[in-house]
Amino acid sequence: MSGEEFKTWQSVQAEVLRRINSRQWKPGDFIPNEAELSVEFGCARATVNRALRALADTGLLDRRRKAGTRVALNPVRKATLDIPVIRYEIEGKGQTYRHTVLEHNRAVPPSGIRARMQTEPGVKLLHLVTLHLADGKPYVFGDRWINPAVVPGIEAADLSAKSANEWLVANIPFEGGDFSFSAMTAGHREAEILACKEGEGLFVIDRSTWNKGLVITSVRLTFAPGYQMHTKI
Amino acid sequence: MSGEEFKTWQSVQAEVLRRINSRQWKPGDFIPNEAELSVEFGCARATVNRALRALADTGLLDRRRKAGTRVALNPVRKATLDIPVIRYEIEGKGQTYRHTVLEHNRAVPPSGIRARMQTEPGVKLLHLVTLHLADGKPYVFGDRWINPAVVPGIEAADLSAKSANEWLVANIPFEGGDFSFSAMTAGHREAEILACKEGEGLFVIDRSTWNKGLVITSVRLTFAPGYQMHTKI
DNA sequence: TTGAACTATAAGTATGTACATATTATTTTG
DNA sequence: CAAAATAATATGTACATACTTATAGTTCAA
Repeated sequence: MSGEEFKTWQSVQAEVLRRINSRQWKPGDFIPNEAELSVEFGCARATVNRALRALADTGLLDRRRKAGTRVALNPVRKATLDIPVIRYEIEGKGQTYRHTVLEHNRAVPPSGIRARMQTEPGVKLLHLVTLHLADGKPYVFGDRWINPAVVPGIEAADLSAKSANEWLVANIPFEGGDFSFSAMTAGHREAEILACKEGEGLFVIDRSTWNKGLVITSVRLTFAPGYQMHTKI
Repeated sequence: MSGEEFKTWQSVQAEVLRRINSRQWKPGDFIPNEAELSVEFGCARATVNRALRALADTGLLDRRRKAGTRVALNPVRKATLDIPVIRYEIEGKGQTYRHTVLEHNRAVPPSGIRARMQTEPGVKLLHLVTLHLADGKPYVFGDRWINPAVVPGIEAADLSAKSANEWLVANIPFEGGDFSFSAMTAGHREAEILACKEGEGLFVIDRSTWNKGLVITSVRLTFAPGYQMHTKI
């Protein structure tokens, strides 16, 4: 029992997890410091550090300098989910991908979009509505606004070959984005585009992407009924 | 230019990011290996490793032994989202939290739940339907099934004081869970419970939690209209 | 010509040491 | 006695080195 050694950070992590799960270390408890654990586990402190850091990343431990490491009181665990590129998602299911551009123009965006994209009133943006189909059936449609002032070359791009998303990903670097996930009720327009019934619940992803503080594009993806996003902890 | 040194893993990461964003390293490109970068950056290979590993974790780089490191072709970036504990989420908005138990019984689950929970046909499970309210207004309701064979003590627990979720989190260790996010259309039951209109689109989270390969609980959270989950990259 | 064995390579990991940094605890000082 | 200076401490990081592991690429054999 006392002679057991944990030489890899994964095995250290597993042992720490075991102690947490077995309630040997309870939520809120301080656990021994890295130096002590490294002695007990018969490994280097760096190995313990790696294991504990990984657990802190998942939200299971709280760590603070000088204070020490404690088991998180509320395991608000962080799930990581892959933001799908629609084409790959569809092709990954063995279905054939196709998309059609329903609208492609320049227009003054509604106020909600204007706020998201931080543009002045009256400024026209590129507006694209694209329907993505899986095996010919509507899968999701994207209502996208692009700020051409931030995206050189987009005016000249052929967005019928590649989708706007693919073109942007391939040509414009970006720093980050924010996402929101929600549900909406299909109105007349959504029902028509997605070939579903009015009043059906639809899964919606809103995404804004920025670079150097400027919003490149803002898009709302409205999925056909039945869509699910999956993730594991 | 050539004399610049990057001594911390954060600065190495920033420089790598800069090169990716500036298209010096394009999607699909192999980047120099760790040893070469450590020479160029004037730091240890471990420092480069730390930086690149972090970027690989976010999905921006693909790394494989022997093959090397390349800029991800499709930045299927991984968003991390915090799975909320409903009470804290509501209280975090400055609203008062309250919950009521609508159903509390033992019953044979429908086949979908049975499949998720890997139980035999005919086996009864604990079934709990709980409505969570924010400032007295319906916020979300949970339709939960618990396998009492896996959860000792649940029968005796007082689930009116703490919600089932809080009780489980506090008393039963768990290894992991899987989540799915989707939308549904409010039927008669949902409309009644959440005080919304029939036919409204509702945001839904399905979650299963397991330990030692056994499914502890499976819950569907159905949120009142307007709910959003947010995350950033 | 397929496939099995081998080899070289790049990432992955472990370790001892050293120093940095944040933060708590203690002591000194006004 | 409160505020400021100081010490103590646990995590955080860097580095040189050494060894491990997965695997792409090559060679060899059936």
